[in-house]
Amino acid sequence: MSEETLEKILEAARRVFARHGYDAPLRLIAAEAGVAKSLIVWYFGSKWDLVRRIALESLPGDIAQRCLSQGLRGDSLARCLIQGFMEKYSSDESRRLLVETMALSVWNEEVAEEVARFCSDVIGRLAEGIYGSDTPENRVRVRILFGGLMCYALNKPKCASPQLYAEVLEKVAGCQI
Amino acid sequence: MSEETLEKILEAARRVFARHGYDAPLRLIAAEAGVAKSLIVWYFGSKWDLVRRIALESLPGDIAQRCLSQGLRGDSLARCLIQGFMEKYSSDESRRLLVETMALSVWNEEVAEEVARFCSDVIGRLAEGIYGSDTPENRVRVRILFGGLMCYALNKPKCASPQLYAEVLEKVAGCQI
Amino acid sequence: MSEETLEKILEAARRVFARHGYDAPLRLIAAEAGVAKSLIVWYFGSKWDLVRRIALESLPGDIAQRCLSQGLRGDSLARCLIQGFMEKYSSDESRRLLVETMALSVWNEEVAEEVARFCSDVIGRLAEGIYGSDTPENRVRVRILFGGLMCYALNKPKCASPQLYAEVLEKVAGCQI
Amino acid sequence: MSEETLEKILEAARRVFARHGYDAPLRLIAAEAGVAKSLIVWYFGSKWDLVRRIALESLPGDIAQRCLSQGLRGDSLARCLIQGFMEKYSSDESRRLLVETMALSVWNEEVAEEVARFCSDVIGRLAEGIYGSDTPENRVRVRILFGGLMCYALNKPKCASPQLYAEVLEKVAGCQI
DNA sequence: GATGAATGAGGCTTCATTCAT
DNA sequence: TATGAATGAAGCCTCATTCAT
Repeated sequence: MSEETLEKILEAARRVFARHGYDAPLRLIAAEAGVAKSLIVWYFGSKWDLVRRIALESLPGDIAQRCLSQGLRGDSLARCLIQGFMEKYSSDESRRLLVETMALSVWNEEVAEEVARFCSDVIGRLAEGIYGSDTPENRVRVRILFGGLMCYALNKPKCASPQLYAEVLEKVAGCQI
Repeated sequence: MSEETLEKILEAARRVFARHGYDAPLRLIAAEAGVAKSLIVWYFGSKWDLVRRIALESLPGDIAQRCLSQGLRGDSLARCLIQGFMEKYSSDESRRLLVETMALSVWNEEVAEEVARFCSDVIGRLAEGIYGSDTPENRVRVRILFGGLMCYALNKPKCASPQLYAEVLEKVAGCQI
Repeated sequence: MSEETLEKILEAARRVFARHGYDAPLRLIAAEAGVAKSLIVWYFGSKWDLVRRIALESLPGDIAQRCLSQGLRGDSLARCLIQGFMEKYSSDESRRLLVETMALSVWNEEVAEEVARFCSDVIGRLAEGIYGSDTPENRVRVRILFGGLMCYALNKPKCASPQLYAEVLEKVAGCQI
Repeated sequence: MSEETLEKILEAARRVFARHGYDAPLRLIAAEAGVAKSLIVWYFGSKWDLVRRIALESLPGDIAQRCLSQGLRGDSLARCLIQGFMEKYSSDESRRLLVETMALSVWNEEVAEEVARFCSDVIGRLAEGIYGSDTPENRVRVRILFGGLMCYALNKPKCASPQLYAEVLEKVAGCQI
């Protein structure tokens, strides 16, 4: 299998899924990639395998992992998350794929598990990393931080620049309550 | 048309859509409601009309409207929003429908417009209502507040009670930055 | 059953069938007549019974019968037929219904028999009445006469007035060959 | 696409449409052709595209065109038309398709236009070709000629051989009036 | 006599997938 | 590796018909 062709299909799929949702027919992806429909099945096994691959990579898990693995703590950790989010979800495409993936997790167990893993395991470690201890209260604070980020990802604001958004988020994240 | 039958179909549709996404076939809804597939079309015109109706009512627009129309301001307004959100999205069903609807807005213009209306118009009025003026910074603060709420709606936390979640959110909302 | 309602439905059906063909849904006829769909079934038994009734009356059998029963012969008989045709098929509605009925006879045995009866029995008597004897040659001449009439019925000419059309037809019918 | 399969479907469609009318379900055509229903859509785009193709080719336009393009005039032109008609509509199948197409033209604009084009443009040229000038009277004579042919096409006579029918038609066509 | 809610059969079409080339 | 013809399952919707009122 040609690595080049595989990437060509993946990029076409991301564009098409971001435009039409994961229910977009393979026909559209094949046209966008300039290959035969059946080649997609040949490369990925089934449509679902293609969807899963793109869905999982659209989630923010990798950002949290990266920031945590750098050993950052407190404000630096929060800042790393915020920056990472803003970067990953700077394009319309990535934002739309994230929303689609959230919806996928509603009825697809595999994606749901990945989301749940993030929401329980990772958030606990972030609570400890950012606020010093993994208490329910601090978990909520992390979730609120993520909420602000998610809201940004779901619908990029037009009223504020990413810089301003990040600044305010950092202040809120660091706010003594 | 019987109001009772209409409501029976609507409830079945909410349950089925929350379980399988808006792509669930009418067949499932008909079975859940105990009516013939064609009756759903007879009542709603088309599947899309049914989806739209349920999608629009799943959005949080009504909560913001209600709190704003009560003339609340500052912390009271924030509290009203937070309580309203938590109540509306207390069930798995309503949370899942919200996610599905967000995904719908990715490629469906009509739903997208409703979401956009909320994100621009309503958020501006909330910024003024809660923080006193409609500045970019305050809009971001409202979005963060909503982010926290949305994150709650998207994935109800298991680590914290709704009460705790609401408390922390209120503190963050009122946090001086 | 009210005679008035029955006629109201029949007229609505003629209009709708002439516009949309016999496949027009009962819904359209009900709307045109201003009654409930189910009332049509109540009056006629089934859609097919309504179609049959309108289809049979749209055929030219009655004209030939009438002219023959008057005891006319030769040119007078031909003239009677021609006048009768032109009158019966003077409206767009009646012309269109005739075409539809011809098509119906393709696959519907009952209508096909009616058409066949006309084409064998009646034409023989006309050959004798108009040209003096029922020979194959004279049958063809009658058929040609009918062909000219049918062609008029199928597609009313814009280039010639009914008067001119009738005149020429009479001349051709009376032409010595 | 395989030319062979395409023709296989076309022939099956002609047979089925001639038996059941253009409303015959694709299911029947697929069975007759020995292919899957969806293959028909794959080859023709939609059922309507298939119907249109068969409907247009069932009309007698090509015969008139051919005779006119040979530069024939007078009796030779009439004879060419008569022969062409009798040949094209020698089979039950082609005759039935013609009737169906006439009915189609009642409510379908596209087919109606094709019929109208034939009835105005072509008939004028035939009037001139056969009778020397394009006057209303001569147009009616052509229409009568066509009427005789159409009547033959709509319902092949059992009382007379094609030879006799053609002979009489030629005489009538050439008859001085 | 008349209505309208309700049904179930069936039509067209779309789509993921397979298979021979 | 890559194609494209071909399939069959399934979806939405329309329609004639029935039945309780």
